[in-house]
Amino acid sequence: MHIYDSVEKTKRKFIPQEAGKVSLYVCGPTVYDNAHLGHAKSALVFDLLTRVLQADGLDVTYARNITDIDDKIIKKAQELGKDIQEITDFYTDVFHKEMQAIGVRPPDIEPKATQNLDAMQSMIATLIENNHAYVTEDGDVYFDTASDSQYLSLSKRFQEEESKQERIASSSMKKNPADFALWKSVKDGSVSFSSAYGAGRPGWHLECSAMIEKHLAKPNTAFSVDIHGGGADLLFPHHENEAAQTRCSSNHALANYWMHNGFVNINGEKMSKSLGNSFFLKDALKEYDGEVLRFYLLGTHYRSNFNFNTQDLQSAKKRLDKLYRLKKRLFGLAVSEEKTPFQEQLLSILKDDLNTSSANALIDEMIAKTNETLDTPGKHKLLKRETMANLSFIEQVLGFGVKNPFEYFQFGVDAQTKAHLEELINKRNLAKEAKDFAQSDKIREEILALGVNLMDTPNGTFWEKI
RNA sequence: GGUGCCAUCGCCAAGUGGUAAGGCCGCAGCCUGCAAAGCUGCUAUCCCCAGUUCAAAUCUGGGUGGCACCUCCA
Repeated sequence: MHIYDSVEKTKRKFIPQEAGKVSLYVCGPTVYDNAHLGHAKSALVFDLLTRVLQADGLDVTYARNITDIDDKIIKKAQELGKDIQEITDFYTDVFHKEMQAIGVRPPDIEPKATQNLDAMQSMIATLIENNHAYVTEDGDVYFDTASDSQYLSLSKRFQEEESKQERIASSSMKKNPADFALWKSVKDGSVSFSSAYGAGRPGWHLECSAMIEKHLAKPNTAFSVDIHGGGADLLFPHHENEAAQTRCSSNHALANYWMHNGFVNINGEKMSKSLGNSFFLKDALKEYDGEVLRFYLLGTHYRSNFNFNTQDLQSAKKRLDKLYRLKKRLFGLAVSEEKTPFQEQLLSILKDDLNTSSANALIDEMIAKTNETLDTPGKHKLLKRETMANLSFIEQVLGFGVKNPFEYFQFGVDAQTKAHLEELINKRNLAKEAKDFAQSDKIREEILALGVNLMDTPNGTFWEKI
């Protein structure tokens, strides 16, 4: 396995700290709103990573957190007049369902910030003890960036300029504008937790470091985790600060490999909360099968920026359709698990920093070759068995083609329409048998007007929602 | 202003020193009652200029044009 390390800025051979085992931590969502395509992209990338590592025989422990305490959540709760937990439970549930819809498997560990305050407080205590953090008169606790000689080594920035660039009126209590909060005191009686420094809430960056130490890190290792992942925008300041906290409170560095996925843009613009141009997963899932979204979002290399548009989505769907048509063709055959050269090739392509684009090319070539042979006379028993094995491998590693192929082509068609279609198809087949082609073509036009394509095959007439 | 990324066929997109994958669209053909699907064939020298090299889309320098981070963000 080779992974592009976004801190070293080079592709590195992946060597886990403990032979055969991988620990992976990815920054998860703050649950106060619906997930958008960017959340989907990030979750998909690391879902794929775990699948590839597992296919390569590694035992992966994957943790992705849920941030369920945050100013934005509190704000939302206040706006809606609801309890915080009502908000976070609701959006956590939505997130889980949407992830399932796009084939993202649940992480092994999904720690919540509210359930790990003990770990955060003990990390704060250690940082203060080590003189890497200080308490202000207000009861805030800040990380002392000047105390960490390696601060900014991750994002490779320069301290002086950062200070100059400070745009927010800095708290007079901070020693240095770059210092960031580990604990923010709360005095107005809103949501808070008790601590040795008074009531307050944990800082944004602390949560990840603390939960990694608690759930993934092992004693006497050079790094807390093998791989740390997240969106490209998290490198600074989030990951920089996480790394500082961990290195200054423990005897190991945070991560051996850093992976950052590129962004999903809409019409060439970054999708973001402040720009208000988010494309929510829940809306996309109304119009497209979750697997189409998965296929589309994974079609481009994970590090590249991704420009979302419906034309490209359609073209991705057509590509996935071909995989499903082959599945239709082989429907009902026994699943095979045998090893084939194709699988080795596919895995080796994916092991090269998740080259999904090349993987798709290989799959398309396999599909075309298989179809070509199936078009010739013969039983093709061996080919069929190998193809079944290949398709199963594609499902397992890439999560493509996991559905019933007939149902896949019926996405968004209700039961009533299905019954109507069956009726029309029967009528058309009768007309065809009677060689009344004018009538059968007329019915086909009628069906096409419903957005449904017909295909006459030796095994009968099938329909597909376009 | 600082830091970094990117620029490959009409569109999407691999390839990062050895002579341009794949998909969508398009055209032609096979198959089909006709279609659809499937298959076959056809379609780019890689933003510009200079350099290094036997050899460059791939390295170096200089342009031009996009984008991101530096503020909550996946």
